[in-house]
Amino acid sequence: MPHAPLGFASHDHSSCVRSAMDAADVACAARSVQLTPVRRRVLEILLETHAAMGAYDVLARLDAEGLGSKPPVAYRALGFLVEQGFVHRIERLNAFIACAQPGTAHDPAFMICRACGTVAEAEATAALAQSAAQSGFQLEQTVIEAEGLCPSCQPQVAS
Amino acid sequence: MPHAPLGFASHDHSSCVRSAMDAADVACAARSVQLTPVRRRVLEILLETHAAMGAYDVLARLDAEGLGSKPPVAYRALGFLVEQGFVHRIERLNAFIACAQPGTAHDPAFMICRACGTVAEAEATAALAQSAAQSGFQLEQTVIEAEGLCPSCQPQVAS
DNA sequence: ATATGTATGTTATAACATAACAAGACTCTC
DNA sequence: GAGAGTCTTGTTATGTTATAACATACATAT
Repeated sequence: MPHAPLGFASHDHSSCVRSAMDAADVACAARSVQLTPVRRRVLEILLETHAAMGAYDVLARLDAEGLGSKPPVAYRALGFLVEQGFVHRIERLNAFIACAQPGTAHDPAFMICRACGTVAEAEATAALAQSAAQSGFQLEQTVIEAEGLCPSCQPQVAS
Repeated sequence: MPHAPLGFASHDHSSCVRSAMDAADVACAARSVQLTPVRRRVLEILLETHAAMGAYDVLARLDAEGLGSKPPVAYRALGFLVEQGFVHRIERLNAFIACAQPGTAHDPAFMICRACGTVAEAEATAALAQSAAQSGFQLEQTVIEAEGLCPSCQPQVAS
C-alpha cells in the first residue's frame, strides 16, 4: 500500500485520515458550517495523498467520481477548506495540502522537496531553520510573505 | 511628482533608482553577464513604481516602448533579474518587485498591504513579527515556504 | 408556500506561464 | 573573413491556473 509520507516520516495513515476527518466534522459542527459531500471528498483526497495537489488535479478526481467537472467546483471547495483551516495553500506551487494540525490555529511553514514534491508542514515562524535541521531537510531557498494592513491603510476602514 | 513609497516610508526616489541601477551595472560586470536594453528597462520600470507588478503589466510597458510584445520577452527579462537577485518574485501575488537591498544576498521577507498593494521588503527570517510591529504594519496572515531537499532525496544526486 | 440563505451547476473568459523553434548579434579561432 | 559556438531576442502556439457572472437547487423557518 504505497502512500506519500506525512512530512518525511512514515505513520499510521488510515488513523491519521480518520482523526483529521473527525476533527473537521467537530469543527464544522462547532462553527455551524457544512462539510458537504464535495467539501468532504476534497478534504479526503488531500489527506489520502498527503501531497500538495493542484486544483485541477483535485478536480480530475472529483470528475471521475461524478462530483463535479468545472473549475469553480474545485476552487469553491478548496476555498472553503482553506477558510476553515483544514487545508493550506502553497503559493509557491499553486497547490493545496491538507493541514497537519487541524483545529489549532497556526501560521504554517512548509518545506517543499524540489526533487519529489513532498511537502512537510512545520510549526513556527522563527523555528524554520531549526526544524529544517532537525528533520534533515536541506534548505535551499525560503520565501516569507506576510499580508496585512500598512500604516496608511489602517485608520480609514474599507471605503 | 507622485510615486509609491519604498516600503512605507518616503525617500529620495530618483537617487534610489540611480543607485540601484549602478549596483546592477557593477554586479553584472563582475559576473560577466549582460544587462541588455530589455533587462535594464524592466529593472528600471520596477524601480520606478516601487510596487509589485505582474509580468503582463511589465510587458505592456515594454510593448508601449517598442521593446517587445510577447510574454516570453517579459518572462525572460524577469527571470534573469530574479536570478541575479535584482528582483524578487512575490508568489502570493504572482508579481515581481525590485529588490530593496541589491548586491547583498538575503532571504527576503515581504509585507503586502491588502488594501493598497504596497509591498515592503523586510530583512530576516525570524524578525518578521518584530519588524512588522516596528513599522506599524498590521499582520493578518503570513506564509513561510522553504524549498530544498528532503532526507530521502539527498543521498542520490539528480538521476 | 414563499422568502431567505447556502450551496451547486455551468458558461465563458481572464490571468499567468512556458515549450519549441527561428533568427540575429557577438566573439573567438583558424 | 569563414565557420563554430554562445548568448540573446523574436514569434507562434499552447498550457496552466483562476474567477466573474448568472442560473438552479435545496434546506429551513415562518
